[in-house]
Amino acid sequence: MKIATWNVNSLNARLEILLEFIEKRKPDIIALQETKVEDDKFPLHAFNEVGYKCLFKGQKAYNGVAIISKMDWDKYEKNFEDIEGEQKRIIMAEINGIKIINAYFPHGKMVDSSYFQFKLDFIKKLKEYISKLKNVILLGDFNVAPEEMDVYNPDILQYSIGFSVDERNALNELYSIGFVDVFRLHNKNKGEYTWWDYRSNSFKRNAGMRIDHIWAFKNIASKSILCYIDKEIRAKPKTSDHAPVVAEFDL
DNA sequence: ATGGTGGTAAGACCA
Repeated sequence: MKIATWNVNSLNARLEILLEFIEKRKPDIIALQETKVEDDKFPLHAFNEVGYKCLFKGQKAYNGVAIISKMDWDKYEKNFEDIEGEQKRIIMAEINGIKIINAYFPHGKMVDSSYFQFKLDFIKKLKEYISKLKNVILLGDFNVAPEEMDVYNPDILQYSIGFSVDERNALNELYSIGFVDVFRLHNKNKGEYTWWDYRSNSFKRNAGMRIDHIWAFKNIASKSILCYIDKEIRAKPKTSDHAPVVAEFDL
């Protein structure tokens, strides 16, 4: 089973590149974040035509998540209001006994803002929710880089959003309920990022952060074969500021 | 890099 995650930064703006990505990688499941499209405007046909079903939950202009899958789901869950509030950030599909949780964690803006506390609360509530579950793959844009090797300059970024101590501690508590970082399991190199700011020529300088993740519970991660970041997609013109992450499992 | 770029939607707001 091949599963991918990509923060598209607008599904409509990225539809063409996403379809190229699907053609190239042929993933069984794709988790999308920041679709920025309301449900009645979701481009369902584009995916149905190439053999995928869609589960989605969006809103105008901001947020929005979707699961695009070759296989049908046995169950799904869209109601995560206790964790996300009014923002459309979490969606779950249960496929072949595995709970695929696609999450777009809050950005947090600045470490001293009210948005930051919302981010910490979100991570804590998500942990409480998932800790009651079995057979989980959690993937998406977590908006946190876990380790020093996951950012281009840990000294500069240690007080910045996405790498501050409080965020990394919250993320580590979520991780500690039984997850394995599937990318890190298969790749120990530093300088491997999933997001580069559009500004300041960041991609060319590789001034990025690894904030998009595929995490699996240990029993599932033990069946993972490989995991990689598709930088070719980030290198394209008019692309997202995030690169897709792809993992393959022998399930 | 107290700048910079991009998406949405039509002037800010979010990232």
